[in-house]
Amino acid sequence: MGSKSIGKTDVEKLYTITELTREFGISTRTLRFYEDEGLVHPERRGRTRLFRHSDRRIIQNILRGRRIGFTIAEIREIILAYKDPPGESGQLTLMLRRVTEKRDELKQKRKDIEDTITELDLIEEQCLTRLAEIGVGT
Amino acid sequence: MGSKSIGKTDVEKLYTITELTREFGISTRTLRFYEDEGLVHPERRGRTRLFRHSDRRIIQNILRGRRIGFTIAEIREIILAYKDPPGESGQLTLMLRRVTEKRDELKQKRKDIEDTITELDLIEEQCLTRLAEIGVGT
DNA sequence: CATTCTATTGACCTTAACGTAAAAGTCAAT
DNA sequence: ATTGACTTTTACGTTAAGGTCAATAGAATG
Repeated sequence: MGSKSIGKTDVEKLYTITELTREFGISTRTLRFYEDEGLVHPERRGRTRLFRHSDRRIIQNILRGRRIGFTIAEIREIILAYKDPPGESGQLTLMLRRVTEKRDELKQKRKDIEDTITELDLIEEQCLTRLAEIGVGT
Repeated sequence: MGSKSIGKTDVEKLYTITELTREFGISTRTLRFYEDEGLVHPERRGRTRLFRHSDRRIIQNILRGRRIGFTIAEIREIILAYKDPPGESGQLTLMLRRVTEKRDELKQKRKDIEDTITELDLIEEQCLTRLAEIGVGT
């Protein structure tokens, strides 16, 4: 009801494709690809695409998923699950299993990352030690 | 000097390729690929490959790197950095920069993972709520 | 020795996620 | 009306990390 309500009468800011490519450091090809994949749904003014805030948020989600190694299919699955969780009981329990699966996978990944960070720390230490030796020797 | 010393006289256990594929759930093609890439260096008895403990450990490292989305090139880089850190000062500071880069990348990834886990928790909650509603309704 | 596994090499094949190039349309500014 | 920046569609190209298949070679076991 206030000035922050999002109704049909609001003038929502629309983004052009290059605005978004610049903001996120991706190519136009990538955004068109995501549209082909049904992940974003920009309006059209003539033929040109105009992206909404919701698309922008979805893109952020896609990029996050991409960073942690999810495929487009997996990312789509999560986005859909978030948007409209299934109504039928069987589908719901199935989704619960999938969620548990994914979460376990992510926890393993987190552990792998932490172990690798530790290893990098070790490498760093070795480098610093060597550098100190060399520094002393010269 | 004790029975745990690893000297030339030790009888080290050697692994055949299928032993390793079974242990790690990967294919022989994958192991040969890793050899072509210079990551493992099995001995040969005739033409058959025989892997040592060190190779086995390297394979574990490769798989860990793979899980967190590293490319073979990146994995190789880390393995080499661990095996023989460079001796020259310039190379050392360069490597220190690369280490910092990688670590930052991993920290971002860890954050992404944690955010995604939170999102999965939310989806799970929604599913459980819906299930409870349905359960009540029937 | 014959059979039966298992391994090896070499070659081409596959998939995801875009890259890249071509040809053409849009629109504001000069 | 031309330039220049941006956009579109179409379509073939690329890369990493193996998959798959065929032909061959050892190794082991009855």
